[in-house]
Amino acid sequence: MSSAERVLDEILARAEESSIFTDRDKLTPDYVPESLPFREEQVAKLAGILVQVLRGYRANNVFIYGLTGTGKTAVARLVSGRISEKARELGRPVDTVYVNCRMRDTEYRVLADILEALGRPVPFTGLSISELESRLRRVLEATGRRLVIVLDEIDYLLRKQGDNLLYRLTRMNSHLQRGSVTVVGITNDIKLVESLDPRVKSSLGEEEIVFPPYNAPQLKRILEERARLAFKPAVLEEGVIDLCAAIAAREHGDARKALDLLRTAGEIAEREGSPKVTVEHVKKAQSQLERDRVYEVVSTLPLHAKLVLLAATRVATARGRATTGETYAEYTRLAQALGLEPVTARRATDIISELDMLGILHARVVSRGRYGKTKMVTLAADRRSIENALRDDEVLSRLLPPS
DNA sequence: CCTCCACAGGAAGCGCAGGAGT
DNA sequence: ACTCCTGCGCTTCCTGTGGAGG
Repeated sequence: MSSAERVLDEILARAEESSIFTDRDKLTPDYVPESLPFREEQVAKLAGILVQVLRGYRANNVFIYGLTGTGKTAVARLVSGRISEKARELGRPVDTVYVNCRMRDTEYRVLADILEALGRPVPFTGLSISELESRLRRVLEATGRRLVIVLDEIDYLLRKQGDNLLYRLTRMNSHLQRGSVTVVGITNDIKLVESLDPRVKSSLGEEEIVFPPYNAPQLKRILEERARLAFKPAVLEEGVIDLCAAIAAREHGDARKALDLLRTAGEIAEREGSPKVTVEHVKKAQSQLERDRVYEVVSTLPLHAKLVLLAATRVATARGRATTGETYAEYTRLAQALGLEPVTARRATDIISELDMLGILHARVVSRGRYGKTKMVTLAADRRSIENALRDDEVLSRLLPPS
């Protein structure tokens, strides 16, 4: 089934009465649960910092980091949500804004979102960045409001636009007579933050909160809690939650992954018309998620990366593994067959390393003595999933027989 | 112990596209 | 409209290297 069909399927499945779910959305990544098990410490710390705005002071900037699926977003949303509720209750001039920098990955869009949250919407284009910035300053100055800006997945913004906006936001306070700005930055890429301008780094890092990965028993508790909200009673077979937790624990304790597995397993069970979600459904869910991931990664690869991947796949299938030299030779043949000028071997080795980092190939450097040093390449993903994704490329489809 | 294979992977630079500043 | 700048994909040139075979 293509991913388009699957999406359609999913939507239509929700139209009819479900035999499995009571509320499937409780398992989606953007649901913010009311309680966050094993994150009491982080919630308390963040709340302790941000509560200053309710007392009429500027709160310190906060920098939050941890791997994917460790609850960073959920904690930030929960705390900032409660802060603004409390502010309304007490009639305090406080605003909180949540911006996901992956979706809003330019300075303009981030500032536009902030202004919109303050009730000062701006056109989606046409103004300069500095105009938006001075509008923001004027609003804060005029109303004396204390603003908390949560910038989630801030690494996307940094990669694309640099740290300019961050620098100006954190510095804005020194120009304000009234009101204030607090920035809560969330990231899972610590390396990127190391490369920040030291001034930004020190002002954003006034406070730091670390989110460690969950272990298997913790994931289990989290899943059990969510399952109670999402599934009809007793539809989960023995061992289903344990398996989801175990798989996700193996992948650096990623709670999102665990929830994805459980939700997808439920969806598969529903589609099959099964009255129960079984361990088998979880296994199917795992391979479906893996297929989707491979497709997503492979189909967005540039042409020559796809060709190198195809070459490596062919050699590895024929011989069990492939060296850089073998892969490059095969790649050159493929490129020429398509009338393309091949990239150099130097570039090809980089492409192989990139494919390794994407988790599509394994590339291990080995020395074979007399026979030189090379990278041994094997497939890190299912061969058919890879070929499937490659076949969808217009140029490459001629090289692959239809399935 | 030394050699020397078959690459790994660093450094520098080039052409290009796209965005910012003027 | 124009320059200037930057990042990206890539090439060219290069030095480095683990260990089987001599």
